[in-house]
Amino acid sequence: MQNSEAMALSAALLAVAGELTRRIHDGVVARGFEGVRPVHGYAFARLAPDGATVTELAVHLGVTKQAASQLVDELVRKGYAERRPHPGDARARLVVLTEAGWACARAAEEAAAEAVRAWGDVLGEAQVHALREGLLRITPDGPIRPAW
Amino acid sequence: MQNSEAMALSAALLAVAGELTRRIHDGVVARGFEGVRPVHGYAFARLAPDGATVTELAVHLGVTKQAASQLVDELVRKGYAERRPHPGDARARLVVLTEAGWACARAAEEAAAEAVRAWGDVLGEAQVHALREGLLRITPDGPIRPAW
DNA sequence: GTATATGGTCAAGCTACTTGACCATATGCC
DNA sequence: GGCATATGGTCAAGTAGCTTGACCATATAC
Repeated sequence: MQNSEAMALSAALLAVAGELTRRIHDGVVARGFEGVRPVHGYAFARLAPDGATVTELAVHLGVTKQAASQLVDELVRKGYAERRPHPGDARARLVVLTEAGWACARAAEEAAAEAVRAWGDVLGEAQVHALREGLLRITPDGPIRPAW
Repeated sequence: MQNSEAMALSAALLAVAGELTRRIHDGVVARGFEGVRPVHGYAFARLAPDGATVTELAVHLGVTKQAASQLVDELVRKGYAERRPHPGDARARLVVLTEAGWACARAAEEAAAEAVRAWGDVLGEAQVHALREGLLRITPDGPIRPAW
């Protein structure tokens, strides 16, 4: 594959990622959740199952724990999360989603599903499925970072 | 398709995009270009063919023209671009890449090709091709924006 | 029981953006 | 030609989200 083809693929991937982010954000706002930024979605993804500590969240997002702590401050202030004592470690605090936080996460899922549905209209269900399988196989481990 | 599947596809796409950005950036730095940020790559993409005005660049990046002007300042200071009088509009200035700018853009292409090659090792050439074709068909028009 | 490591926060600083004001030139209209 | 308005660009100041550095509380190793 030529460099120019690799660049075209890269550019397309990044453009689609940017557009997807915008659509999810717009969809979440349209469902009545204000003051949320795209990065909050990635925090929700880590907090959703059983909560997480600030340090775990920092690793997930690829930022300092101070930055993660500030982000949690913001989520708490806006009513999407709360800090609880950590069972088994008196130093730590377990950050969990509130009911509003869960509702916001569901709204993000719906918005993502809408965006993916639009791709289905262009590509067809089978190709979207193939896209998903292909991407899942090259998905890296490690922290989730902003695309630039 | 269920919401959770759409979310898995979205998360994979965004994770791959973040990783790709990181790899291109690392590859460019490894080739000796310092002080460049990922957003500069998107600026290069707009400036590369024939140059562009600050306002055109701002539209391309989805930022204010002041921000675009500051970014051009930075590129000029670092030797990657220069401002020339615009032929045919004395108000405007045409921003073009210098030889160093072109070299940096080529380095980014090589780094992108390396990253794509790694995908090929996992997926095979044919599936990478299919991925490219699929993504190109759902690539939006309009400004290129950070993924979050 | 003491030394060190880890979870978390407070405070200050930096960087890349924003908004607002302004100047120079271009364009539309009489 | 002359004036009103639109457009390209920059300067200046403010802001948001991150960083680094310092510090405290608790856990862990020996």
